[in-house]
Amino acid sequence: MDKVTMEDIAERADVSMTTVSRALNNKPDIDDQTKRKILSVADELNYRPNRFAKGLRSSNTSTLGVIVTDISNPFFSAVLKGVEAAAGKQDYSLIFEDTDESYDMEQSAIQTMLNEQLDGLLITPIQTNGKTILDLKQTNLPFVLLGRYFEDLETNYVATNDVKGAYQATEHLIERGNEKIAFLNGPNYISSSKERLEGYQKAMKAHDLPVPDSFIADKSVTTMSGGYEAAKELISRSPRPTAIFCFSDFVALGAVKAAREAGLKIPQNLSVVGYDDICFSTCLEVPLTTVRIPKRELGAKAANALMDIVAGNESEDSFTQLRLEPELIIRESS
Amino acid sequence: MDKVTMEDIAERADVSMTTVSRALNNKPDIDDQTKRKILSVADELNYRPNRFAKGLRSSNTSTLGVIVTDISNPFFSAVLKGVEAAAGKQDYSLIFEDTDESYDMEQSAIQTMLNEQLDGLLITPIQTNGKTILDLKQTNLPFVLLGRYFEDLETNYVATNDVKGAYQATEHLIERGNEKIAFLNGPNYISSSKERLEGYQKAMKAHDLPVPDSFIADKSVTTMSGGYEAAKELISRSPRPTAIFCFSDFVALGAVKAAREAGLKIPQNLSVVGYDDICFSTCLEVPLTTVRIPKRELGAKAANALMDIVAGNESEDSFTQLRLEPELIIRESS
DNA sequence: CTGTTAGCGCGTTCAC
DNA sequence: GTGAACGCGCTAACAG
Repeated sequence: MDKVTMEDIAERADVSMTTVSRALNNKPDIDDQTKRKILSVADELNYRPNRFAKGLRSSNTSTLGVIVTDISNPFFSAVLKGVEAAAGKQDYSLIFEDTDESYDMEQSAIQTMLNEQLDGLLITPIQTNGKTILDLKQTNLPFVLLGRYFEDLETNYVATNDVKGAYQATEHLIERGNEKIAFLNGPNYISSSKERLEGYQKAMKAHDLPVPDSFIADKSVTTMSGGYEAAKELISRSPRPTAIFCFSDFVALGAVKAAREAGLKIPQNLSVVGYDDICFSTCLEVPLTTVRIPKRELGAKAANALMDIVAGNESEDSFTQLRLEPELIIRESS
Repeated sequence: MDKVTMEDIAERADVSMTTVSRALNNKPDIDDQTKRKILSVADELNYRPNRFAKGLRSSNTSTLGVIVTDISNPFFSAVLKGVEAAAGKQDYSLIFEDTDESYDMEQSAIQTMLNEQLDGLLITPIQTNGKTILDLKQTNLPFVLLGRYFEDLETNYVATNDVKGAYQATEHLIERGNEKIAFLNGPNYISSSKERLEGYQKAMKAHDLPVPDSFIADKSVTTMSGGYEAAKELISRSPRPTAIFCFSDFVALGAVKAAREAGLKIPQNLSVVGYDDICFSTCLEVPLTTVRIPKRELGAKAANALMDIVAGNESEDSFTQLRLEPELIIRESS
């Protein structure tokens, strides 16, 4: 039952292995009838190509690597889901690794991935200076940055237009009458943080609103508990902001908790807006206004871009740099 | 730089490839000095073993498959994180697939995994009768069930003691003075549903409390919106329960929403208890009392069990069947 | 302790 | 249009 090789089907179909190979891989130079026969025999025998033999011979392994900073972050798990679906459609397998937003983990994850004879790599980089990514560029392993990019590094990436998203969110807050709008930012080494900050500042400026330093919390937080701590402090500042725009929904959940503990009603006393639109944002007692990122699509597009590159559909010299459009989702927290 | 093979290092160290292989794989029968020399040369040349060649030759691929029903469910992403950490420690790679709780997807995912020449498979099965798992048993691929198991199927699994967890949760509710406690159950094809129901019933019986049919909602829900609908109905029943014990936190989130809409204060008018302890449960306006499952540990233990089996540390005839202990986490919703 | 030999399953020349 | 032979990088017998 097991271990049906090309030889078995060659024997059964009374042809050579070469011919079988041609039939199986849709190569030219083969009679249509023999091809059909081979295919049917292969099916009958329930033949499965041995990826290892194939990979060894042809250095084309139909396997993609995915490095993500934190799979327990619902943003990334949604992205991964998109990656998985897109890769599966083209019969690519996924090798997965988690770096916990740690530099050392990223370094070693990349090393591991380099060992894997992958066709390509999808990676959400952690890192200030992009050194690991720079190293990666030295390699000939095709890779696409996932949701983050480096301004000073020419690479493929699929990300979102976060300046725009943040601008819209901030402007929405302003239109609702807020003037003292704080921004609870993520780590500055993430491109999204910079962009969201920029969008926030632009919107404030466009509406002639001042942005004192005290409005910007630069705590490099990415987690709920981090958001909680940071928001607690923001709230205690004077003048107290009437709204907090958060780097992410995950972080915003922490902010909501902080507001509740401080006895602030949302949105009456404090508006809160997030980013990403993770599924839990609708579950809050006050459903969260947020900027939706098409997460599955982000993952799928990145995977497709990578597979295109691997397949040689992209020119060697140009880079695939996609920006997905965000969408403001107004709920009840603002 | 690239493509350093064992031959290169054999040449450089002036030994045979076999010796290199022995050194690299910690095999016996090798001089300590030559071994050290080889290792240093390998390091110097930045040698990376070709997994495909190795896998082809030795049918030992250092790769594990993971099939999960829904990676965007925070319960599973936490589990996956544990799997990843444990596998990484032993230099195993992970191939990942998502089935979306669909039978067809599971079937095809297993087929794909069978193609992959994996060493073993971790799987969260979806399915009433365990047919796909039965098929899997026919294969000689070692596998461990992840968080779910089948009563009538002898397999390896790592799960939790849910009878106990549910018992504790229910008893806690009783001790808080509740008598009319409803149980909002999950799909009956999941082992956890059966166990949690059993624990609930046992606790009720132990305290001489009746369990009319109207207290049990058997809607096969796994989602928040499902929990919402089911809870809405439960609440409207008469006599109205004073407490709802939910199959999972995810479902409980929906129940909380339903309570809010019905104008019921938690816990004054209605107590709600969940299961799993996903990280969002602390973010509710009323932090959720729940039964914690050690999710990372669950993943890690399952991965370790599988790797032990693969390594031949386990007897062929016996099954690894682990049950982790749950922990009641009392917050403010009860 | 070490080296020689022989494949693992497949794709790819090159002949026919 | 088809097949024979070779080798991808590595490990597993066997000899020495």
